Amino acid sequence: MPELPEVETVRRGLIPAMEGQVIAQADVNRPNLRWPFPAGMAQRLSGARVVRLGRRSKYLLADLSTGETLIVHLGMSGRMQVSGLTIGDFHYDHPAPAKHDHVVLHMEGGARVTFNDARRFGAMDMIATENVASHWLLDKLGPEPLGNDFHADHLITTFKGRRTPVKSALLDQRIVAGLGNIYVCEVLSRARISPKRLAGQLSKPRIASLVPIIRDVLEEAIEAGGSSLRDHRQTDGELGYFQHNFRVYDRENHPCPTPDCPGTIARITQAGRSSFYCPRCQR
DNA sequence: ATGTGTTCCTGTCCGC
DNA sequence: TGCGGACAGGAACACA
Repeated sequence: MPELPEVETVRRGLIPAMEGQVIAQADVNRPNLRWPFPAGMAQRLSGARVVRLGRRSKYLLADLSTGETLIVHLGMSGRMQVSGLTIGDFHYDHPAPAKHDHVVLHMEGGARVTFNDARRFGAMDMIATENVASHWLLDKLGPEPLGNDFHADHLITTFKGRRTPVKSALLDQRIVAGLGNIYVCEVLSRARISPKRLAGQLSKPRIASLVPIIRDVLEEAIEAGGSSLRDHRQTDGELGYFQHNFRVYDRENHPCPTPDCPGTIARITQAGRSSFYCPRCQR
């Protein structure tokens, strides 16, 4: 799915259509995604103004004038498309209804936000805004990697004694919230750390080095509009372009990009996920 | 408590 | 062209 940079890209794209705007009507075309939608979701959304559109990790959070917050997760294949809006001198026409358009928000003023999710690993729920942080999907999340609570001491502490590979540790949303398979591979490549290295085995300086690398990779990816491999699109349907900057992800058998490294990118499977890395310079 | 494997679902791509 | 299998950006859950 979209990892943090893709979700942040989507959030920014949704702001012109949603923030400060009223949802005139919500069409909910099926009873569930990964989990059932909350009872009466369509009615609870209809007539509500979106006061603020935020993000926590990979979750979009739409605070409503009703005192509730809509929580949205895009799963692996979820997309949000904005239409019926003029930005600059370009007008985004409404697309034809498509397969897997599960939820459509009709905004006052004619804009439309369409949630499409072929694989249906996505989710939506609603909860009182004051209780969002204690929602069961959010309450175990670790610090935001771009926030002040994410720092070397935090990683050093959480890695201590861990017998899990550093790849798995960085994918663990309780340790740091928002990284996924792509960006963990990219981070470890820049840090020259093998994904197989056990988290508890890394020296403190090496763990500390991960913090600015994580921030840099995520910020660069946000700047590029995220990565578009298969499913991710920005809200205007455009592709992100950070995939052109991948050092290792999806680049098996390509030469290692590290200067003067003669290595070749390898792919291994860890915890059921592909890891891409250079066995020569990542140790 | 902490670790790994399975599962949910559809679409795409690759080899035969 | 068709068909089967592998694989896909996530993460809860069951189990060792």
